Amino acid sequence: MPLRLYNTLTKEIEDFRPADPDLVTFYTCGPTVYDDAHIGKFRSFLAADVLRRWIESPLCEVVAPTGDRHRGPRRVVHVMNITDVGHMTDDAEGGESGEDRMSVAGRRLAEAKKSGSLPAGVSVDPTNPYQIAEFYAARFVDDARRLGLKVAVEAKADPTLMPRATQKVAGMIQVIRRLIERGHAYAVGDPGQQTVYFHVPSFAPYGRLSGNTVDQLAEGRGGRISSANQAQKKHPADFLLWKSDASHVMKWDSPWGTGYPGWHIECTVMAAERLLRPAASTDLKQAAGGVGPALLDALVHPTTRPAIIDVHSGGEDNIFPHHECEIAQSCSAFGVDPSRGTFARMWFHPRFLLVDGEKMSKSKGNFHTPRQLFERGIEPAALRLELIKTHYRSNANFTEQGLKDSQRTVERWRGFLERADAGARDSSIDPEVSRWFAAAMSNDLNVAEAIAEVNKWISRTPEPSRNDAMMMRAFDAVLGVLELGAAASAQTEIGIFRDGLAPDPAVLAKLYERAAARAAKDFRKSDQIRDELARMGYAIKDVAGGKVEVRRA
RNA sequence: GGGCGGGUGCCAGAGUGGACAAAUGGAGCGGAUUGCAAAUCCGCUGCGCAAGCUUCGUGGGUUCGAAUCCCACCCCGCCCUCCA
Repeated sequence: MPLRLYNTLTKEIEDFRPADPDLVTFYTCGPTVYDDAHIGKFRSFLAADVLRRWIESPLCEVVAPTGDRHRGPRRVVHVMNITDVGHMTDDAEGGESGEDRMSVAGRRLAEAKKSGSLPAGVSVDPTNPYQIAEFYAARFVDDARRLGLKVAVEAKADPTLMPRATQKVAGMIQVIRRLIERGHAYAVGDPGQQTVYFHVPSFAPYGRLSGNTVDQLAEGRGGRISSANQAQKKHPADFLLWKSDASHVMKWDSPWGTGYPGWHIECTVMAAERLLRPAASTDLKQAAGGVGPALLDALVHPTTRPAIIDVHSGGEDNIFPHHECEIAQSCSAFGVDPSRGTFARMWFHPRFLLVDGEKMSKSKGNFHTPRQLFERGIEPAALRLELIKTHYRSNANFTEQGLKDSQRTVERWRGFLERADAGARDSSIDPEVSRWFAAAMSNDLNVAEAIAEVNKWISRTPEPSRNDAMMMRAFDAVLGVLELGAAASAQTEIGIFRDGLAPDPAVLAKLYERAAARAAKDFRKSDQIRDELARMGYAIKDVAGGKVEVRRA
C-alpha cells in the first residue's frame, strides 16, 4: 500500500506523489534561535523526521508520476532552516514597536554570564546578535542530534541542509526585486527608506492552504497588526517583504533602504535555493552540492518545470500566515501556474503538544526543554519515543507517566534486539510484521499503530533470530529510537550505573555492605540498605553475575 | 465572527459502517519466578453465573447494523498578516 498523507492544502488524505520518487525534496520550517527550543517544537520536528525516514525506508512504497508503485529505498533531501534574524517581542503592537527578541536574549545571556551559569568553555558576547544566534543555534543542533533528527546529523557534513536566514538576505532581495518587476509587490515610502509589500490580490489562490478567503479573514482579529502599517498598504491583506529600519538590531542594505527582510521570504529563498532545480537541469541527484544561489537566477526566469518541492512541513501555527504567504510569493516569483496554487505538493503540519493536558507555558511551570530533561537523566531514546508515539495530527499529551512508559518500551525493545543479535542465524522471519508496520506507517503516518505491531511481534517472538534483528533495525531506522543508544553506564566491580550516573563512593559502600548482608542471609539489613538508597534517590536491582544495577529513582 | 485539527476505557493512545466490550503500552489484581524487590512470563481488569445488557464529548437522525455516516450543540488546541 502506497504512502498516503493528510495534505493541509487539499484537506484530504491523498497519495504522496513526488516528482521524482528516487529523490524526494523536503523542507521544514526550522527554529528561531533566541532561546533553547522546547519539547513542543521538537515534537513537530521529530514528526517531520519520522516522515522523511519513512519515505527513505525500503519498506515504503509511493506512487510514481507514471502512476506505478515505486518501492523504496529512496533518497530524501531534507532541508531545515534556522531563523537567526532578530524579531520583535511585542506582538500586540504589530511587531514593530516592541523590543527585538535578540536583545532580550542578549540580556538573558548577559545575566547568565554574570551569575556564572553559562556552561564552561562558552564565550559569547551578549551584545552581539550574531553571536547570540550562533550560541542558541549550536545548542539547537546539539539537542537535535541527540534526539536523532537526521537533518541535523547530515548537516555536519553538508551545512547547506541547515541554512541560516542571515546568510541568505541577498537571495531574498533578488526574489523581492523579481516580485516587484512582475507586479506582485510594491514599495511605499520615501526613497532610501521604503517598505515593500506583497500585493495579495495579485495571487488568486491566496487562502487555499488555511481554508480562509481574503474577505473572511477578519482584519486585526489576531491583534497583531498596527494601523500605521495598514494605512500604507494597497490592500489590508498585503504582507511585508522588506522593511527599511536602520535602527533594527540586525540590518542589511537593499535597494529600498537599510533594514530587514519580511518574515516569510526567507523560507521561499532557502527552499528554492537548495531544493529546486532549473528547467534544464536533471542533476539534482548531486544532492550534496545542491543548486546554490545561482539557481535563483534561473528560477526567477521562466522555466518549463514547475518550481514545486515535494513536502513542506512546519508547526500548525505556520499554516497561516506564514505558509500561505510563502506559497503566494514563491509561486509569483518562480512563475508557477497559479491554478496549481502551491509551492509544495504536500503540506504537513503536526499539531501542538500539551503538557499534563494544558498548553505548555513558562508561567504554568510545565515548560520543558530536551536538555533540562536530559539533565534529569531522561535518555534521548525515551524522549524521542514519547514525542513521536502519538499521531502527528492530534494534540499529544506529554506526561511524566508517559515518559516512564516510553523508557520501559525502549528497554524492552533493546532487550529484544540483544537477544536477536545473539539468536539463531538462519531462522525465517515473521511474514506479517513488516506488512503491518508498512500499512500503519503508510496510513497517514500512524506511528502508534506501527509501534503496536512491533510490540505484538516482539511478544510472539520469544526466541528472535538474526533475521529478526535485521527486521527490528529496519523498523528502528524509521522510528529512530534504538539507534540513539543507551545512556552511558559506568561499571565497577559491584555496580552498573545507568542513566549517566557516576559511581558514588557512598553508594558503592552501601552496595558492598548490602552484598555482605545478603551473603550472611541478613535480609532485614539488606532491605534496609535498599530503602536507604531509595531515600538517597537511587533505585537498585540485582542482576546476573552478582552485580547491582543502579538507576535514578 | 470566521478557518483548520482533535475529543475513545483508570492513564497514554490506535480504531473511522459488521470480524469491537474496542489494538498496543502503562497502571491495578491473581499466578509462576525471586530471600524480598526489580525484570521476565501466564491469566484477569464495563455490568452479569450465564443468555444477555450498557459504553467510545452531548443530543437527535440514517442503516438490518455506528466509536465509525449525517445534523445540531459542547469542550480542547492552532490561526485570522506581520507571531520566527
